[in-house]
Amino acid sequence: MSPEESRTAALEAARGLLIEAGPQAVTLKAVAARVGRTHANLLHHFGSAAGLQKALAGYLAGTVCDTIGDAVRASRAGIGSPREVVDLTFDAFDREGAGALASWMLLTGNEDALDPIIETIHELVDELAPEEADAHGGVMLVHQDTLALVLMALGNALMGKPLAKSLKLPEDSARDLAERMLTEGLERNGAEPA
Amino acid sequence: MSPEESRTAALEAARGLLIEAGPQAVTLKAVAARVGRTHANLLHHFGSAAGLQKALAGYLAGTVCDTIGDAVRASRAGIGSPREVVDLTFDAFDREGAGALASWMLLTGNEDALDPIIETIHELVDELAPEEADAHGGVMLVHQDTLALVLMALGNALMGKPLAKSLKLPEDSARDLAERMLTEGLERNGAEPA
DNA sequence: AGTCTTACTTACATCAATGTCAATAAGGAA
DNA sequence: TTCCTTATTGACATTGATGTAAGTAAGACT
Repeated sequence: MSPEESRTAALEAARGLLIEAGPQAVTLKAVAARVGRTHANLLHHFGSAAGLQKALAGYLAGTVCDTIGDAVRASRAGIGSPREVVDLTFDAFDREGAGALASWMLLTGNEDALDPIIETIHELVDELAPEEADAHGGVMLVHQDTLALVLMALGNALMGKPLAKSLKLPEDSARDLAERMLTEGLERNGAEPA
Repeated sequence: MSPEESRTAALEAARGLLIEAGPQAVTLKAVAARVGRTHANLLHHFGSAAGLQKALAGYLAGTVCDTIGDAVRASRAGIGSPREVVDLTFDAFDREGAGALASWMLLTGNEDALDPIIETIHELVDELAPEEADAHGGVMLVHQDTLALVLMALGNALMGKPLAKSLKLPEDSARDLAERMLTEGLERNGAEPA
C-alpha cells in the first residue's frame, strides 16, 4: 500500500472511531486495529500520536469543507434556502465529527489543530455573504449570523439531543431556530429572501 | 478534617483544575496535590475516579444553578433585561466550567453525569417563562429560545474566542447575538419588553 | 546481481492514571 | 483505659497509551 493510501485509510478509520465512540477512542492501537496494522505502523506514518491527531483535524476540516462547499456551490443559482445552509452546517458538526473533534482539541488545550477547521469555516462565510452588503458594513452582520450558526451547530452536536429532550422539544428544534435566526438576519441585512 | 469538608475541598480543587487546565487535568493525583493529600485519599472519599467525576458534575450543577438562580431571583421585580440573562448564562458556561464539564462528559460517553446539569437548566427555564404565555402554547417558544441560548453559550464557551477572532468580530459578539435573539423571541411571544 | 529505501512488524521500554492493601494515627464511645 | 471507626498514607499491582529499536520483506534504481 502506498504511503498516501495508508494515511487516508488510517484517517478514515480514525474518523469512524471518533464519530462512533468519541475522541477518547481514537488511540493508536484502536485505529491500527481498524485498518489491520500495528500501532507502530501508525507511528511510522504520522510520527506520533499528536501527529495523527493533527492530520485528523486537517482531514476532517477538508472533508467537512468539501461537503458543505460543494453543496452550496451546486445549489448556487439562488444560493439555496437558509434551511439548506443550516442543515449542511448542523450535519457537518453532528455526523461528520467536526464538533467532537473541535471540542476535543479545545478541551485538551491543542488549539493549533483547530486552525484548519476555523479557516475553512471562514472561507465558507466569505462565500455565503451577499456581495452587495460588502460595501456598507453588512458583512459584519452576516459574519455575526454565521457565528451564531456555527456556535449553535457545535452546541447542538454536543448537547442538543439530551437538552431538547429535557425541554420536551422535538429533537431538531435547534435547526428550526437557526433557520429562523438566519432568515431574520439576512432580511435585516437587505438580502432578498430566497 | 471532616469527610464533608474533605469532599468539598476536593471538589473545589477539581473545579479549579477543570477551568484552568481542562478536563484532562482533573486526575486523582492532580486534585489530591492541590488539596495536600494523596490520590489514595480521594479514592477513599469518592470510591473511584468516576465517583469523583460524578460528584464534580453534581457540584458544578449546584453552584451554577445557585449562581444563576440567585441572580435571577434577586432582580426579579422586572426579571431583569434579556442581556442580564444572557450574561449570566454565558458566564456560567465560560467561567464556571459547566461547558467544559458538559462536553467532557458527553465526549467520554458519560451522559448520566449530565443529568443534574440539564435538570437545573430546566428549572431555570420554567422560572424564566412568562406565565401568561403558558395558556396558548407560548411556553414552547420560550423553551426554544432558551434552547438556543444554552446551545450558543455552550458553543461560545468552547469555540467562541478563536472563532470570533477568525471572523474578525469582537470577542463577545455571541452575547450580542444571543441578546438580540432572546429579545426578538420574547417580543414574538407577547412578553412586554423589559 | 547488489544496494537502498521504506512499509511493516515484533518485542521491549516508559509513563501516567487507576486501583488495592496493609499499616498508622486519631477521635469518639463503651 | 480499651475498642472501634475512619481519615490518611505509602508501597505495590495493573492497565493502557505511547514511544523506541532492531529486524524483515519487498520494490526501485544502478
